[in-house]
Amino acid sequence: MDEQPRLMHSHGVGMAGHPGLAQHMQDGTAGTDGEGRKQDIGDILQQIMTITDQSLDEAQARKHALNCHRMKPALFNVLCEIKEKTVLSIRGAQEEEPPDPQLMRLDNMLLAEGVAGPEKGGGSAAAAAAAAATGGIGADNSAEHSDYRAKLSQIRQIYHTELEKYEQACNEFTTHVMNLLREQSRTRPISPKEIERMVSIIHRKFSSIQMQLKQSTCEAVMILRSRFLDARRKRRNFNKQATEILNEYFYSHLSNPYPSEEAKEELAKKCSITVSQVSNWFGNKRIRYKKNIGKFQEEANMYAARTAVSATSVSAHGSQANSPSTPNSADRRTR
DNA sequence: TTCCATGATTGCCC
DNA sequence: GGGCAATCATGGAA
Repeated sequence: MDEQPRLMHSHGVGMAGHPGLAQHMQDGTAGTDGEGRKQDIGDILQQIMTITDQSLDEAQARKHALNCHRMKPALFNVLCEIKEKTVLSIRGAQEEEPPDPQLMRLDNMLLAEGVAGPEKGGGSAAAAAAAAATGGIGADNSAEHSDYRAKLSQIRQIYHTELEKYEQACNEFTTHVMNLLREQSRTRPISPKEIERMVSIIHRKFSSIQMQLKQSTCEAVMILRSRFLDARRKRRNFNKQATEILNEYFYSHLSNPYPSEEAKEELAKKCSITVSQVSNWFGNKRIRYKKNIGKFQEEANMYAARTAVSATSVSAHGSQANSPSTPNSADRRTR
């Protein structure tokens, strides 16, 4: 046994101190059998070192012979062990990475926008939020909304197609590499653990490509969203009918032009606008009326007359052309 | 192009 | 949180 280190070093492969092979060599071996196995290892190493000097056919034959050699599994284990303790241990330290926060952000955003995950009923949270915030204006709004949804759905479709492609390519490549490494592990010291590690390296590479896809998808959604919001931000006058309905309510409740939530909802429905738009309209109207009652007097009279005609109780809407009371008035307290 | 009307936003108050 | 007041920004008529 004291010859072993010298023997190993003489072939340029330092194996001293590796219990695997030593153990294998010692198992049930003593005396001449141990010597014989040392010789075997020496032979194998010699053959491996000279294999590149031979012709292809000779090398193939030699490879086959080496594969069948009785000491091959032991040598394989030791070489794997050496590899494990050197190069792979360095790599191993780099593998334990926390989940990428950037990737998490992208995932969350794609999920929130309805691009990733289950498809939300034909639209996205963004579209709904944008519509709620800026208000709908009848058919125009629906048209723009559906346009937004269509574009978002297009982005979603492209994203999923690309993602599928990447996953397929990743799986194909992984299988290919695994087969290659398994094949090579017959002649090279490649342990299952190393194959596993290689698979995770491949997956990391592919996930970085996926991240680029996610990033560009997010950018596309942001551009679409900003365009949509910009379009919605453009002020549009309410249609004539909506203005009439709002004015009618305002002048017929001039003593207390503060519609309740229910009334606002009703008006919003009638005018095909949002409740917040109704609130804005009444806020603006109250102020502008108060600032210039004279200017609005004619309008007030017109609506008062109209209401008087249509209403069954004319007296209820008699002389109401007063300045709007403040929200602190008694009427408001009842709301 | 200008000017007014008007819907939306913002900051403050209660 | 709702309302007021000031202001912004845009539509549309002249």
